[in-house]
Amino acid sequence: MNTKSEEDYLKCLYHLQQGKKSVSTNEIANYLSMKPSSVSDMLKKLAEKKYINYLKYKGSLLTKKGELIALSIIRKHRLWETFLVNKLGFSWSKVHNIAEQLEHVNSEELIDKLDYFLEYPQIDPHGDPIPQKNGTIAKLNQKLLSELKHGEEGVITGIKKGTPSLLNFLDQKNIKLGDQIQLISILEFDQSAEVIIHKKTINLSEKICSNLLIETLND
Amino acid sequence: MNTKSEEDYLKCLYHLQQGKKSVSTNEIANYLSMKPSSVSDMLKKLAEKKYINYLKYKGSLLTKKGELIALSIIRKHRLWETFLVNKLGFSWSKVHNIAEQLEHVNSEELIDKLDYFLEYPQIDPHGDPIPQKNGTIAKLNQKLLSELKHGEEGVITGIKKGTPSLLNFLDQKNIKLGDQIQLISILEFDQSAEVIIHKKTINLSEKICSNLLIETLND
DNA sequence: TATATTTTTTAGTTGTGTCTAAATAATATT
DNA sequence: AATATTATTTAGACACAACTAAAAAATATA
Repeated sequence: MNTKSEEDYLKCLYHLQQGKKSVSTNEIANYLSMKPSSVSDMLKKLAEKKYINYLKYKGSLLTKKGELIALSIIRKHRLWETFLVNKLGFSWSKVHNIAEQLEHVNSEELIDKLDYFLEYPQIDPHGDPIPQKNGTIAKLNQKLLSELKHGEEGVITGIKKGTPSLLNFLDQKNIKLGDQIQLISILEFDQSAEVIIHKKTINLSEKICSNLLIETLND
Repeated sequence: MNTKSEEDYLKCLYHLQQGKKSVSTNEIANYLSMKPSSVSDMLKKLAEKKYINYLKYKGSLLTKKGELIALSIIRKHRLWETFLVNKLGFSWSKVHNIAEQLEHVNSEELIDKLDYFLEYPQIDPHGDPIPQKNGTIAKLNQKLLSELKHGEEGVITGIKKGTPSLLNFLDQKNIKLGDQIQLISILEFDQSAEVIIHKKTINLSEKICSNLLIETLND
């Protein structure tokens, strides 16, 4: 087993290394609000455990072994966030700190059962993909609701141009960031869309559809 | 905020001090699987924080302040156990270790929302009372099912005389330790009981009722 | 290229919570 | 009551994960 601290470093590495060939000590220190000297110490330890490839003065990258651990922690984090929002009624924006604690609870059976209880969610309330048990993780696309294919679903993660009247409308319909939404069809006539949200079918005008940003899973 | 270790000591003290006028250092060490010297160190710290009254060589007792913290941890522990059994489908006997970890997650809002989600349970799956938010805790009575008043409910916590045929019967009806049960009425005719268990009403013979131990809350 | 600046590492310190070994207090036994 | 035994505390060490300050390497600038 790994300490909470080690897990925090591995998760941080995972986030920082995306699309890069190495992560600098300072970046990590900055991300974790720690001093670079503390980070150096830990990098040495993680390298000894073969969780990272670390070259002095040159930066670090996760090994496959380290990446799998990082993904398992991210999986736990995102499943707990889903639980907090979907089952306990937390708002999207308040769950991060609590999930930071819950992600370190160590029980494979717990996570399996939680996953089942949540009906194997694919995307968390922030629109981020939930890694699978085997370590695979979907890539994300952010699209406009109007660009979705018929039947495609995703999570509302942003608003392109947030005019007060649009925000008002969304508020009135109780549509929030983090809500799951599925496009059923687009009417030829006026480009308005039929969507399923909150388990109900409703119609959204073209103007609304071209202002809602949706995170979808890759095909 | 208190450390996990401090919380473990306070909880341990709470359990050990019931009905006693003082708890010895060795008892604590034994309960927590630690060396008495380590316990001595911690007792000094807890006394400084005014969580316990501690007299060298004489033993310790929680102060009101310490007791309230202990109760809040026990509350979290038992709410999480209830969640694990009632919502995630864990068996009664496997939840302790996981709840030991979850009880240290620090968020008042989380516990309030969990309590609501579980519909404010009074008794956990082991039949122990769940402390309320304000620190009050019900006393327990263990009675035979046949001794309950009409309408009284509790948790099945034991079997008086576990003959194979009784165990078989319970198994077949899927009645387990930790299950909630409510007595509706007892038939004059044969002293058999009508009870609600698993949200269904069933009949149990007098012989069964006088062999099932039920934890109830105090009136 | 030589020097200055920035980044990173090393060396040594600190606080937390454990440990072992030794000393002291309380209790039990002769 | 004196001594032996047991319980408890103190003193000193260690692992962990952070820190500060100083040294060393890498990079940028004149």
